[in-house]
Amino acid sequence: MSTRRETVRQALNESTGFRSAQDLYADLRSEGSKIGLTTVYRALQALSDSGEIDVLRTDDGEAVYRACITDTHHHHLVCRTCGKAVEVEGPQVERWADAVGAQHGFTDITHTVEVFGTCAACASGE
Amino acid sequence: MSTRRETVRQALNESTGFRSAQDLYADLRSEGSKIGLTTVYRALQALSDSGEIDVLRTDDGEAVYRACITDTHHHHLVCRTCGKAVEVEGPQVERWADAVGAQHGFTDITHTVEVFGTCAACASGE
DNA sequence: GAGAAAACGAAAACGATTGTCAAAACTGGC
DNA sequence: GCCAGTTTTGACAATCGTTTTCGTTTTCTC
Repeated sequence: MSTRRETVRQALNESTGFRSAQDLYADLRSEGSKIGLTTVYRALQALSDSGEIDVLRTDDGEAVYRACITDTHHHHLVCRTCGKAVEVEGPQVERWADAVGAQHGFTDITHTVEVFGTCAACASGE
Repeated sequence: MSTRRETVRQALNESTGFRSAQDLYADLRSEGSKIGLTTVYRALQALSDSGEIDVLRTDDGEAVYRACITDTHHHHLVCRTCGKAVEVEGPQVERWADAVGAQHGFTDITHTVEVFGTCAACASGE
């Protein structure tokens, strides 16, 4: 639909890692785009609402986004230095989360699971 | 050491759930304390630095804190309605996270795992 | 007690995000 | 092609949690 949303989606696709809104905005501007920061936020919001992109929070509370390849439920292994992310699955973790919830009488269980580390490239570069 | 830090620690102890800094501040003020917001933040920072309390981020990026009973590494099952939290362990999840990290050449693996649900009390109350 | 160091708190500063609003781009009907 | 109405956009201001700054007060330490 909107051209701008496509622009943002594409900018996200060009990265393997999680990117912040401000970050994407800076990139697009430096590429010569006249896009506004508000629009970047709106596009990211729309994309994440429709489930097309994944969102998570960094330790300092900033929201970061990623266009994931896998459609199904998955988690991420994220490099804490360069932000590069790998999509991973963990059926056993899903089962564990559900079991733990049920065991304590909780219903409607969801979970957040992210693994952080230093990727091989960043480890050797230091 | 500091009286104020003790005050904050105690306020946290009185709750079973995760609380935000603003929230704790409001509580303390309404109890008649003359504590400042800055001090609440400083106390929470200090307590979390020393590992005495656990921190996590809500979906909207707010930091919430909890005084946990368990000293060892653990995770939380949190009610998304009332915020009540139960401390849970998942050795299999720890192993999974480490394995996944190693498998992709990542080092220095850490992970965040939180389970959300609706607790029995909140489910029946609706 | 005196003087130095640590803790406090009010107010200002900050940074990410959201709201406002007028201008610009797109619509379908003529 | 052109108009009225809707949608999208972007500059700017506002918000909100959090951090800094900077006097002031309290707490050691001798």
